[in-house]
Formats: sequence, C-alpha cells, structure tokens
Amino acid sequence: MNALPGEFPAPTAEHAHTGAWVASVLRSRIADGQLTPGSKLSEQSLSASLGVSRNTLREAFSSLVGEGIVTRIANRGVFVAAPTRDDVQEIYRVRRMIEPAAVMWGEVSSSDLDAMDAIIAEATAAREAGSVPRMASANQALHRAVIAMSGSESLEVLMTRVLAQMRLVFHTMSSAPDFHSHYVHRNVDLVERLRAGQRAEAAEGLRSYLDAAEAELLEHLGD
Amino acid sequence: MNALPGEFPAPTAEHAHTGAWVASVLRSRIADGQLTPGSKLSEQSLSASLGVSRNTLREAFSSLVGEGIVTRIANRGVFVAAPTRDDVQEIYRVRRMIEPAAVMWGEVSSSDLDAMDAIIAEATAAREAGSVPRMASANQALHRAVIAMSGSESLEVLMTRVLAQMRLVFHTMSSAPDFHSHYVHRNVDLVERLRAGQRAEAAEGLRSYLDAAEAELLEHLGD
DNA sequence: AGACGGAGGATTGTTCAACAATCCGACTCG
DNA sequence: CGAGTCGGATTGTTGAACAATCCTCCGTCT
Repeated sequence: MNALPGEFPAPTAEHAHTGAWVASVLRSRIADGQLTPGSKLSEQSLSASLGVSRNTLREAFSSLVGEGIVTRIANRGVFVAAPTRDDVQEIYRVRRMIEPAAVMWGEVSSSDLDAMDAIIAEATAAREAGSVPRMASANQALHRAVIAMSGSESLEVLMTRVLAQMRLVFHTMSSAPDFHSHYVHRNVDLVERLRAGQRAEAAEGLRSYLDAAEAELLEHLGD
Repeated sequence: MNALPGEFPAPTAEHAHTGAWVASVLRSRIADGQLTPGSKLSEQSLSASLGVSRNTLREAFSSLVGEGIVTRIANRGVFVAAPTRDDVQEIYRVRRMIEPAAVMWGEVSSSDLDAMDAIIAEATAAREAGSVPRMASANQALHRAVIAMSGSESLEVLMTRVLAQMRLVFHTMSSAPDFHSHYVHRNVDLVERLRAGQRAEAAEGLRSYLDAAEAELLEHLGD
C-alpha cells in the first residue's frame, strides 16, 4: 500500500472510519518495523503527526489492543507488544492446533495446492537469493494458505493475528539469523503429502515441524 | 428509556478502565437476552443510562465490534448482532476444526476428565428437570472444557467468542425448542473415549456430532 | 556520597460541548 | 398515490478542559 516512507494515503480524506484508518496505519508501521517492540505510542505526538484527535487515536488503540500487537498499561500508555517467551509458546500452541486441523479436515482443492507450489517456488528462489525477508514472507504465506484450507474466515483472522505477533518476535531479535532456509524442504514434504492425500502423515509432519521451529526460536531468544 | 431497574456494580466506582467496564455490562446484557439481536444501541440513551460519556461508550463499542457480538453500520449506529445462516455455518466451521484438534492433540488430564464428568452429570440432571437453559449452559461448559485441553489461552478466547455468538443464535429463535437433550449421550461417549485414550475415535465422533447439530440448527431457523 | 522524599511537569483517563455529515420520518406537492 | 424535500435526530470527529497518576529532577537528610 504505502511503501513510501513518510507519506501515508491522505491526512484528511474520507476513510471508512477515521479510527479504523489510524489503526491500519499503525498496524503497518508496526509490521514493517518502523515501530519496534517496546516503544511507546504517545497520544500527543501521534495524534498530532496523524492529524487526528486524541479521542480518535484512542479508539484505534482499542482495536490494536484487541489484536494483541499493542499493550496498554494503566496510566502509562500503550506500547508496541514485546512478546515474551510465554507468548512465543502460546503462539505455537495455537499453530500446533489449527494448522494440523486444517490439514486433517480442510478442503484440499488442487488450485490451493498449485498456489502452495508457487509459494514454495518463491521460497526456494528466495533461499538461493539469500533473502531472509522474502523467505520469511513466503513461509508466512504458505502457512496462511494451510489455514485457508479450513474454509473458516475466523481462523484466518486468528492466523493473521498470530503471524503478526510472529513478526514482532522476529523484530525483537536484534539479528535475524537464517531461520527459514533449513525448513523449506519440510514445506515441500507437506504439500507432497497433501497432494497424495496422506492427511494424517501431513498433519504429523506439520506438528513436528512446529515443534522444531518453536524449539529453535526459543533457543535463539533464550534470555 | 431509563426506567430500567438495572443494578450494576457502581455507576462511578473504580474499575480498571471505564470503557472496559461498559463493555462488560453490555456483554452480559446481550448474553442473557436483555438486549436482543437486531436491537439498536443508541449512544445517547446508553451513555445517559450508564453514566458515561459518549466517547467512553464508543470505546466500549469498538471492543464489542471486535468480538463480533455487535455490528456497526456507518452513520446508523451499532446493533446487537443477528447471526445469519452463513454466520451459523462459520461458527460450526470453526468448531469443527478446533474442538477435534484439542481432542486429538491436547493434554488429557484426569482432573479435566473428572470435571467433564461433573458437567455431564449436571447436563443429565438438567435434562430430567426439563430445564433447557441449564442444559444449554452445561453443553457450553463441556465444549469449553474440550477447548481447554488445548492449553491455549487464545483458543479459549476464540471459543468464548464463538459461544457468545451461539447464544445470539438461540436468542434469535423465537421458540427455544429442546435442542440439547438428544445430544447428551454423545457427550458421554466423547468423555468415555477420551478416558479410554481413543483420541481419533473421539475426534471423529465429535465432528459428526457437530455436523448433526449444525444441520438441525440450520433446519430449525430455516428462513 | 548515597538514599530518601517531595514539588513540579508531563501524560493518561474521562468528560463536555460543539460542529459537519448523514440518515430518518413526515410533510407537501404534483 | 408516488416523489421530492425539509427538519430533526443521530452519528462521526474534534478541541478543550479537568482530575488522577506517573515520571523526573532536585534538594535534603543521614
């Protein structure tokens, strides 16, 4: 949308609701790391810089708190969420439930599988190009596609929320080491098994991947 | 308008955040049917009757919209959500994923199973007493307990959200026929299989129960 | 020197009053 | 009987104001 740094769509145009627009601006600023975990969102400076009133900004804050990407501390303000160890474990608890469930009981259409193949192609290309961000993005796209097989809008929303928190986790790590390259083949396996109709095996493989990824991630940010 | 004899904790006492308190008041009024699906939540009358400002009420509205139990129509106001046929199907899509997942891959502690037995005892007692509300409540408690086996806070929150929408569905039906009595035995089967460690069978049985319940519910509110 | 404590200022939480934009209902007119 | 229109009511948003709370800094005391 607004890849340009410093300029957002319009300061005072007509948007669905101003509050929702403010929330979306903050959401993308957090997603791409302009606002780093733990940093404070001052009501005064933000309302001034976005050109909205404090009340409207506050309404946007409510949404973001509900999405879990921002934390409110009473009488102290709101801060970009800085996921703890427990938060990471909770993220993987959720993923270990809903992703294998979608694999086991979702609708596996061949067009979905083709889309997944395309994502994997992008992932391998990204690996050979040595681009960590592209690999991370492709990985998120693949797991989002897995959830999409469930056919449930709500679960997609939940997954979006979870993946947003995952991005926060990566942003908390000073260095972003190569976390994804050695998992590409597991995604290949996953899609192969799905295409072969081996749902149970696919689900088990997915669960063991999530276990391994969680363990490595926890070790990496081991306090 | 304001002649309602409602007694809530305190109009102007110390609560975490006033907005959160307002949201909780509205939440319970909707849950127990004081506010019926489709009815409008006027900013003016509600802010007056609750003794909060319109801005604070608005903040509460934001939360409730995020929880899906209230719908906002631009320039028209917010209304108690009136779940459609599609919404019901979405509810069951979610449940058909996360409940069997918790059964398949959750932690089955014997204390959890004992708690489930107690819930089933309450359900059978309610059936013999002919109390539909008690049966409905026990049923919700049991399925909430199933999700609790996942160990995931987020999934419990999602389940709470889903069950709140289920209550809205029941409130939309003029007559609340006996929907639960003939499903009690399936809950008994579920717990028995769980206790026997037959997870796959338990999950399949749960899925077929959810299919049947959805079908019956859809037929009952067939427009 | 270091710990304690207390102004003072800054920030949040909440309210109020105001205004533009929009919607709804009733009324008029053809 | 239908269509256009006008006025009132409601929502969306703003700005200012105030109490309550927190943070910072500075002076004091041991």
